[in-house]
Amino acid sequence: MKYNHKNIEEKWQRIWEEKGVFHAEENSEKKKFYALIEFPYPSGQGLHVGHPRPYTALDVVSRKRRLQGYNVLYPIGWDAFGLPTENYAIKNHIHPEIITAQNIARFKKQIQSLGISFDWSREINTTDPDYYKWTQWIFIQLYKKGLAYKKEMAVNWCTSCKCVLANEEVVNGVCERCGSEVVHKVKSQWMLKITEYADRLINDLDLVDYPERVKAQQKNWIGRSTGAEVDFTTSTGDKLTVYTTRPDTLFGATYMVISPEHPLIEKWSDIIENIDEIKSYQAEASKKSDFERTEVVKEKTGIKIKGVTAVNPVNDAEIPIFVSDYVLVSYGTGAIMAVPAHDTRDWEFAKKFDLPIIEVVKGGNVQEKAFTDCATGVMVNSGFLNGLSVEEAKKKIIEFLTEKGVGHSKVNYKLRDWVFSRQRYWGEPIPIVHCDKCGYVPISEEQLPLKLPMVESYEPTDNGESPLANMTEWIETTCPNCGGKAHRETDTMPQWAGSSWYYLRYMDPHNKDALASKEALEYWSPVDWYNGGMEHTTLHLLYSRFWHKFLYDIGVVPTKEPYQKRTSHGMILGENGEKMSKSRGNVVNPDEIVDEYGADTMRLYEMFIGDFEKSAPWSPSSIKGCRRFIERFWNLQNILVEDNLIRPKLESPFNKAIKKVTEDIENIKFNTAIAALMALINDVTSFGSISKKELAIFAILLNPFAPHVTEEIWEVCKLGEGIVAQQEWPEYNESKCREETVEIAVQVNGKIKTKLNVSPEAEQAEVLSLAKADDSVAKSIENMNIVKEIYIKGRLVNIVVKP
RNA sequence: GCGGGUGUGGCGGAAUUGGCAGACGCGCUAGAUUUAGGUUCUAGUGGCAACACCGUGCAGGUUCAAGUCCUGUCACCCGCACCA
Repeated sequence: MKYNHKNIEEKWQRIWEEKGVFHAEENSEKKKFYALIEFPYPSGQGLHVGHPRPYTALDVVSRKRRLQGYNVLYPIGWDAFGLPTENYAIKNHIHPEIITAQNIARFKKQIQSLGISFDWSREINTTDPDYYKWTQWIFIQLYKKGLAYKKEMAVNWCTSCKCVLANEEVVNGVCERCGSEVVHKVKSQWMLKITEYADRLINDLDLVDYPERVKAQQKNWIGRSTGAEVDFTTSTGDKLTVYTTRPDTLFGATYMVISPEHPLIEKWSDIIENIDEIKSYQAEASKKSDFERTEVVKEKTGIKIKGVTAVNPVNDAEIPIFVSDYVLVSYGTGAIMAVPAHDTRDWEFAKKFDLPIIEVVKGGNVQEKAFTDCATGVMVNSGFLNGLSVEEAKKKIIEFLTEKGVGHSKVNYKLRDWVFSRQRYWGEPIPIVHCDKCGYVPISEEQLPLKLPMVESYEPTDNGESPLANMTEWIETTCPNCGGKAHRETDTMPQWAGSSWYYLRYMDPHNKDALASKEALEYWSPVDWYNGGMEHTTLHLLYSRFWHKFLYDIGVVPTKEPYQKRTSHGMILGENGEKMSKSRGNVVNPDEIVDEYGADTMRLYEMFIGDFEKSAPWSPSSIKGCRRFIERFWNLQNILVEDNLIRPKLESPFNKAIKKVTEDIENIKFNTAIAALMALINDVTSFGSISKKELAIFAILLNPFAPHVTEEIWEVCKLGEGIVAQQEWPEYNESKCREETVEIAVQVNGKIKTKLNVSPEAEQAEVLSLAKADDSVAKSIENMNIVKEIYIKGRLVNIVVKP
C-alpha cells in the first residue's frame, strides 16, 4: 500500500472545496477566531518556498482552532496594485489588469496545491473597483477630517521608478524596491498626517501582544523625544528657535547651527557679509543625494555666518551662528544650539572651527572628548543651576524659560507625515478634483469608485507627472461643489493604501453599502492572530494601525487596535544560507516539492525546518525525513488492531504527545510539536500495534500539519464519523502523562555515576539506599564524609562528600 | 552611536522554576533484505584509545548542581542613524 500523495491530495482538496468545510460561518453562536497572514503581491515569478511558511503556520493554528470548536476566519486575497506589474506592462504592452489576473491565477493554483484551509469564498483583490471604492472612501474621510492635505515639499524621488517614495521606502539612500539612487525633488504631494497619531501609535502598543522586537522597532521609528524649544534673539532682532533634549546644558551653548535650508538665511541675505559663500554651500548641500548625505564617517563641514550673531537667553552671551548640513531641516526647528562639551557632533564641529568648549556637567574631560554620558552628573558653570542634578536642572531651566517667555517644554518625533502620492498608473486614483474657485474638492461618495481609465500607454513621464496626466478627457470634469470646470488629481495612491484596511473587508467581502457591516465588524474584530514579516514593521504594520485608529475615531470600527497578536516568521534561505533570489539562482519552487513529495511533506518540512521565528536554510535532504514520517504514519494501518481504547502501555506516550502538541502550537513551536509526533510514532512502532482509538487521536493531532494523509487514513481505516476536520481536539490527562518508572541520575559531587529506574513517587531514603548499593557510587563515597544529600523527585540524587 | 536579537555535534535544531546537554530529524558507519542502485528494517553515532577525562563563543563568579543566574568580554545578524 504505497502512499500515493498525488491522488490522495487532489481528492481531499476537492472534497474540502465542494463541502465548503473551511468557510467561516455567518451568524454563528460559536466563539470566533480570526487568523490573518499578509496577503501576497502576485508577482510574475510565482511562489518560492518562503511564501508557504507563514501560510502553513497559521493554517496549523486555524485547523486546530476549528477542531477546538471555534468559528474560524482564515482568509486570503491579493495585494495587486504596484510597480513590478506596471513595469512588466510597459515592457510587454499588456494591460496591468490582464497581467494581474494571470499572476493571481498562478499564485492561486500554487497555494491551493498546498491544502491551506483558506476561505476562498472571501477572496479579495485590491485592484477590484468594488474593493478600491472603499480605499477611496477612506481617503475622502481622511480628507474631510483634515488628515489628508496637499503640500509643496522636497520628496524622495526614485530616478529609475520615476516616482515619489515615502521615507519608509528609502533604504540607505536608495529605492527600497529597485535599488536606484534617490534624490530630492520639490513637488506638490498628497500627505497623510500620521504624525497626529504618533503618541497613540506608541502608547497603544501596550494594548497588544506583539513581539518585543516589533514594538521596539516601531517606537524607534516614531522616535519620540522630550525636550524644550528655546528662542534665541539675533543681532537682526529675529527670533531663532531651537529644539533641544538637553535644556539643562544651555549655559554650555557656545554657538548655533542652522540647516542650509533654514528660511532665515533668505531673510538675512542682505545683511550676511559672506552671502556668496553661504549660497554656494547651500547649493552643494542640495545637490547631494540621500545616499551621499547618509554616508558614514563624514567630516563635518560648515560656514560661519558673518554679520549676524545670537544671544544666549540665560546669560546674554553673544555667540556665532553657523550653517551646516549636519543639522537637518526636517527635524525639530532646523536649528540647534551647540553644546560641544556634551554632544559628540558639536564637539567635533567645535574642534574643527576652534570654538570654545564649556563644561556644564561635571565628570568628564571635555577638552579630550565630549562628555555625553552625564545623566547622573552635577551642574557647573551654569549660574543658578550650579550644584543641581541634571534632572533638577532640566525642570528648573524650563520653568525659567517659560516664565521669561523664551521657551517651553516640547515633544518631538522622528516620524514624518506619510507621502501618499505616486506618479504612476497602476494604483487607486485619488478621488479629488481641483477647481479654480473651490480648491481641492473630494468627489461625491455616490460616484465611487472612481475607476482607473483604460489607457494606451503607462509610461511614466520624464517631467515627473503621472501617466494619467496625458488623459485629457478623463482629467477634465466638473466641480462637485460649484459645478464649474475642474480637473482630476492624476497621482495615484501608494501600494500601502489597499493593504492598510484589507483585514476589515474579509469580515464582509461582498458588502455593497459599507466597507463591512457593523455586525460583521463587531463579531470578527479584532484580528486574533496576525503573522507577517519583520520588513513590514515600519511600513504596512504602522500604516494600517494608523488607518485603523482613524476609522475608530470616526466610529467605523469597534476596536482601538486592528491586530491583537502579531508574530513574525523567519526567512527561508537558499541552500547556501543566502537570501533566496532569482539573481543568486538559489530559488526553490514549491511546485517541485509538492510534485515529488506531496503537500503534506512540504507543509511538515516548512514547520519542522527550525524555530519559526528564525531564518533557516532550505535543505533538500532533510525533506526526506518528513516524507519518511508521513509514510511511517500511513503504514500504521498495517499494525492496526480493532480495540477501541488506549492500551495502558501507550497511555503515557499519547497523553504526553497531546499535551506537547496542544501547547507547542500556541507557543509557535511547530518544530517541537512535530518532533513530539515523531517520538510518538517511534513509541507506537516499537510497541508493535496501534488501536483504532489511538490511531484516531494520532490522526487528529497530525491533521493540522498533514491534513491530506490524516483524512485518507481516517477514511480507509474507518476511524469514526465524518472527516477529521470535523472531529474534536483530544484532551490529555496530566496524571497520565507520567511513566510508571522514571530514570533518575545518581551523582556524587555533581558527577554522574549511574542511573536508576524508580517510581516517580519514590521517597528519598529508598532512592538513596538504592544509589549507595551501586558499585561505582559505593566506591566514590568510600572513606568519605557525607556532607549533604539532595534528591529531586523524578530527576536525580546528588551525594556531596568530603574526605 | 542607539534599539532588538543570536552564539550548543558534520548539518537543521531540542533542553519547564538552575536538576541526566545534544530530544526530533538530516547525514554518516555497520548489519539484514535486494540481481544492483534506491527503498525499507536493525544497531551505533559530541570529542578522545577510554567506564577516566573534556565539552553549550571567551574569561571569571554564585551554587551540592549552570547552556540556563551574576560580572566582564568577543563575534555575528536585523532595524534605525549627523534626529540635537
